[in-house]
Amino acid sequence: MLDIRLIREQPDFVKERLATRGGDDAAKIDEVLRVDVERRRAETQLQQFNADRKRLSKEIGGKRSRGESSEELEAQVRAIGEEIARVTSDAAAGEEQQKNLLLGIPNLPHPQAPIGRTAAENPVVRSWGEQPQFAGEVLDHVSLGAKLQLFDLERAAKLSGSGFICFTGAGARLERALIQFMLDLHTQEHGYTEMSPPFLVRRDCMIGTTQLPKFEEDMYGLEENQLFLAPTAEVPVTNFHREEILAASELPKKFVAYTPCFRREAGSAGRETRGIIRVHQFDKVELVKITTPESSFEELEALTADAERVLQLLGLYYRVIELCTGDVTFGSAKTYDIEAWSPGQNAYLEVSSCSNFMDFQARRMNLRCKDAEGKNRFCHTLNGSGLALPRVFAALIESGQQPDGSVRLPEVLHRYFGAAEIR
RNA sequence: GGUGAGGUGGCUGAGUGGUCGAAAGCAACGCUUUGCUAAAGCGUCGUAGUCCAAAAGGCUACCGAGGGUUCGAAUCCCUCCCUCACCGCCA
Repeated sequence: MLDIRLIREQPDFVKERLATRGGDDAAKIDEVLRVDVERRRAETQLQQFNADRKRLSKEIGGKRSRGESSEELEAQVRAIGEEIARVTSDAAAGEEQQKNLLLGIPNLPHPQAPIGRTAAENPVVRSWGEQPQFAGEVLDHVSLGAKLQLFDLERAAKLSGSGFICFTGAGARLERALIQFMLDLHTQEHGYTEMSPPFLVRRDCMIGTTQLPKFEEDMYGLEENQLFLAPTAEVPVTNFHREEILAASELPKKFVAYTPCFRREAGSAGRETRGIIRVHQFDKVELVKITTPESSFEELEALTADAERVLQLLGLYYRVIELCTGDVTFGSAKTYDIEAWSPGQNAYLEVSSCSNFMDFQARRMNLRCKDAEGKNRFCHTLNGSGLALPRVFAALIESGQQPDGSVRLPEVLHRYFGAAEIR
């Protein structure tokens, strides 16, 4: 959520920044400004009426205690009460309207963000490793998975429909090994605190981290009790401190959490849906940081490096791209995507998206920090996958495939998996 | 799921219709005293919105949330949420 004060004071600047996203947000800014004027007018009126009522009511109290008549005053206050009822609903409606508008306006992209309209314009920041070369035929993860019986998509469909995975045997064990490896790496070497949060979250949390109200069609919800299946651990973990005031001295907070992630993927049927790379439920290890406003951008670099380290230790070839203004997600000011190379698809797979939301989420969840002078400010929040499992799984088995059909595993996984290869 | 007790400022805790945004204590911060520490004394010490060109200052709202009664609600009534205790059920 953008600061209404910023919009009020520098509307042209805000429109300019939003225009780089390519959407039509200028009209929303004008609308929110119009509502803001009305809202404040109603609020000022309401305050005046309230002040009058308060003053007169006290006079009534005084008169009564002295045994004097107060009927005239009471009639006056009753009349004010009617005005108050009227203006209150105006003010409440204005506030509601303003809030709804603000919730629908995306974050301002970082001033240095690359300008562009589509993913094609995202610059590559760096790449790591060597693209693996194979002498013979290269199998993709679907063929490899079938051969080695690592997962079963047909039978998973019997359970839950298309878009679900059932890992089996060595596949299930590899999935577990990867989770364990990532959690240990981030907690033991990168200083993150492990969390194991609820997978069902309240509506307010989904609003806090910007999944709602805009993307409701992509979420699984449980109508009866108004809970949602978290589409990422970002939701429960970032909201952990919602509505709190943290001491700046205890920041940054660094959390890592493994959770399954639930996504309806409405509208993406047929797109990159082969195998296990786009599914309705997948495992992910997520990194979350809560920082002071000053340090968030350097923390973003560190967080991205922490995520990259997973791929480096797994020995997977990857590249990092920065999202251009037209591709950066709704709440983010700056995002790096990490893409692992998939030999089977001859393409890069997005395995992590590391974003700095600045105060955009914090404002929605009223998450603040108190600095040394005792001043309260909104925190900055960041997150990034560290990493998304199925795609890493796919890249890993495709990259490690050997001519005899077996899969060689990187050394870091040996003790977690219990063997050096899958055959 | 049932019954009972509760939810007040960073914490403890008073306050059952009228200058209560809220006593008191603790914690915190500042100053004074002091050779240092300790102790003592004094002072400051919630959040947000709004008015004003801005500062100073004013005003309003907030005592779990939302409604209601009343001239006036932290206080009375209703609904909901949460916490605790006991009972039932259960991985």
